Amino acid sequence: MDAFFASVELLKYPELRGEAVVIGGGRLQQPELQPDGTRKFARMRDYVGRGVVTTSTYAARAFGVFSAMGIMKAAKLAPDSILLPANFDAYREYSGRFKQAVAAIAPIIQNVGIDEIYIDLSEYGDAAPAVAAQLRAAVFEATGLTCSVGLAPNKLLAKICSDLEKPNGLTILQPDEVATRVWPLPAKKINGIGPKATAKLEAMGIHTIGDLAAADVGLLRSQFGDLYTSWLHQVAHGIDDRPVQTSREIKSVSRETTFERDLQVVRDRAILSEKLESLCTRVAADLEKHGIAGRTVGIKLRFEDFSTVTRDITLPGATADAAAILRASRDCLKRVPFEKRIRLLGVRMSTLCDPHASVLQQPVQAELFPAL
DNA sequence: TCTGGGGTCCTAGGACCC
DNA sequence: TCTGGGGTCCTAGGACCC
Repeated sequence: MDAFFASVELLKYPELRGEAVVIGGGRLQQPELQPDGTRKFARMRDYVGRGVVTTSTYAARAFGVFSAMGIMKAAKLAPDSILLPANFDAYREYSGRFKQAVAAIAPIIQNVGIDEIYIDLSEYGDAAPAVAAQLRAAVFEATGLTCSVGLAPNKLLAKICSDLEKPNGLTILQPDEVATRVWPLPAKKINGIGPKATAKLEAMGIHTIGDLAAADVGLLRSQFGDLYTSWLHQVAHGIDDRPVQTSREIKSVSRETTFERDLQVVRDRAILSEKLESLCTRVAADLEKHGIAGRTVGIKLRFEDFSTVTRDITLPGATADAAAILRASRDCLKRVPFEKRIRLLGVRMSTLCDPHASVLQQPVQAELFPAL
């Protein structure tokens, strides 16, 4: 989906269409309704506090404002742009709508988060491009939102393609076009080559996917692990045989929160204790919602210098009980050295299983459409 | 005036077992 | 006096994705 969160907001506030709009900023008020019936929108320049850009409209991207950028930095680039808080309930609703619209036409779907899916169109053969066009029309019909589609021989290439003609694009890649259309692209366009790997590759003089395809495997192996090296070599040649997975096991459930100000263990003990309790309660509620339990309880702390530590403990038996999770979390916290102020606290449950399968701990299948 | 929240996967060392 | 090989589980950290 194109600029998904921002696009959903524009449905609600059509007067903002074409404007530079940013979604993010954490605990922000919804826009106020004025006595004259118009709305008063917050400007980026007026924001104080922490937070990152979740999504920006294409007009905001023109100023250099992109996802994951700190709000304060974004405010410098585009001080007059409008800042809106996220409405996750609305996004989940539109997510469900677009996925249902697709499923009605082509049911082999893999969820990739709230705004992205893979669809297996293999069975349509030569008709696949027409089906892809039909899917885009159906999504717009169901949501009023545009999406970008990549039609290619595998997930790796489809993902790259879907990005080529954003927004509102349909890009079709034939198997024999990898060298001409994919090799010229920067290596970081490959899903799985992030900032760290990109920096290493750049240092080796590898900039494009073509450079990577031509790179000496031995040289790559000197910088990366065996597994990652083979993977790099394969993806550079457009090879990817992962199937479209229609369901998956849930591996972990977690909740975390960044504080409005960094907290001190001693002075802010009461606040921290209350936050920990609330996180454990939320994790327990999530487990119950999924009808699962877990054995490994973990905590996560991020300090003022952004360093992060985790501690976890595996219990003898599975639980989904908030009090048990809290007890285990407190045990984990005892093993953390506290020398710095705390920015973030998180609680996580893993080693999940069906709470009723006491001996045979069955893996849990995720719902295809959790929003519904 | 830096840097959210929810995830997955990989690596690596140590304990422990046969 | 020197010290296998294979496996699983647990813990901690980090890269990466949406």
